Amino acid sequence: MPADLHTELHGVVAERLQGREQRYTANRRAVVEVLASTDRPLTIQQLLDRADGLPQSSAYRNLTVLEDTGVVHRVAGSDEFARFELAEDLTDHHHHHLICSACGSIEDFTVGAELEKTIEETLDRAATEAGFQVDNHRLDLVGHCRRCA
Amino acid sequence: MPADLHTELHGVVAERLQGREQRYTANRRAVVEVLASTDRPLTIQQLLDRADGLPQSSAYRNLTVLEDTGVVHRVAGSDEFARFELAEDLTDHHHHHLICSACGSIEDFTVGAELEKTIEETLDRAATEAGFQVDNHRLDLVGHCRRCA
DNA sequence: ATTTATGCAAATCGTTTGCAAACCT
DNA sequence: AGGTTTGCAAACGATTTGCATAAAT
Repeated sequence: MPADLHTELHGVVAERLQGREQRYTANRRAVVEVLASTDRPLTIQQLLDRADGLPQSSAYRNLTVLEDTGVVHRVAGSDEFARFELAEDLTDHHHHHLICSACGSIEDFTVGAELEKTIEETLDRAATEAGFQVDNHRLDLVGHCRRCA
Repeated sequence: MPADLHTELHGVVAERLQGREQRYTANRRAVVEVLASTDRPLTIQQLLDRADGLPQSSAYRNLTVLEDTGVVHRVAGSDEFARFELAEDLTDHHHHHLICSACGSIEDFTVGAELEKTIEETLDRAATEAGFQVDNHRLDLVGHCRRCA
């Protein structure tokens, strides 16, 4: 990630936290830092491995705050581990996931803008008719990654 | 569910289990029965409430077997509870889910066949290029149900 | 008869929480 | 100072498992 985008990211996160009376502490910065440096959602363990010295409980607590603030997004995979990524509006990178049901890994993945638009509009219309208010969609592909195929 | 489809369902499940050296016991039948009688994925607790006398550990163990055998499908929601539904090829009912992030409820939901086909083909093509073998897709809408809106 | 499923209770493990010390404003 | 976050360790709760008994083949 380029230095300027990087700085910008922290600025936006700080604002978003302050708007909810939350502080942008060193630990929280570390979590955001790690999540910004990868191309896929991370488990708590992966996050701890990459954020040296971060205690487990702080990871959990800060991820909760960051999720409530809309900075981080929780991704449900096929295994028992929760995974986290930066919210899409912070990365400007709308994407989906390739979930390997063999090893549990999750990879990012995008589809063309036209299909994306069609999907979004159609789903939204159908859901609204069902009395459901859509906040976002979750379009994931479950299967086998290159290594597990 | 009509009586004949019902009988047919048990026949198919029995075959599928036997093909994997598994028995179609009373408990397993009860689990399938309950899942067939509802229009949405159920949590373990909901399943236990509807299958009188079924011990919790048997529910877990049998759901594992039924999932491994492809009879039952696990659905990840927005809360901490695993939910289960019959596999789509047993019900002939390809559908998606409306997940309420407020109360955690999950409702079934379908979209038109044309969009479904477009989505499937496009995703499959894109994923294959990424070296990923797609088994199925997961297209869920996250938002607020009528009661929680 | 032999293998597999059951049911209870105990263990497991990811996640949450109480509390006193460290930190930010 | 006054409130928040931290870090450790203990608690929690959904899920799993050991083991003796019952059921299925």
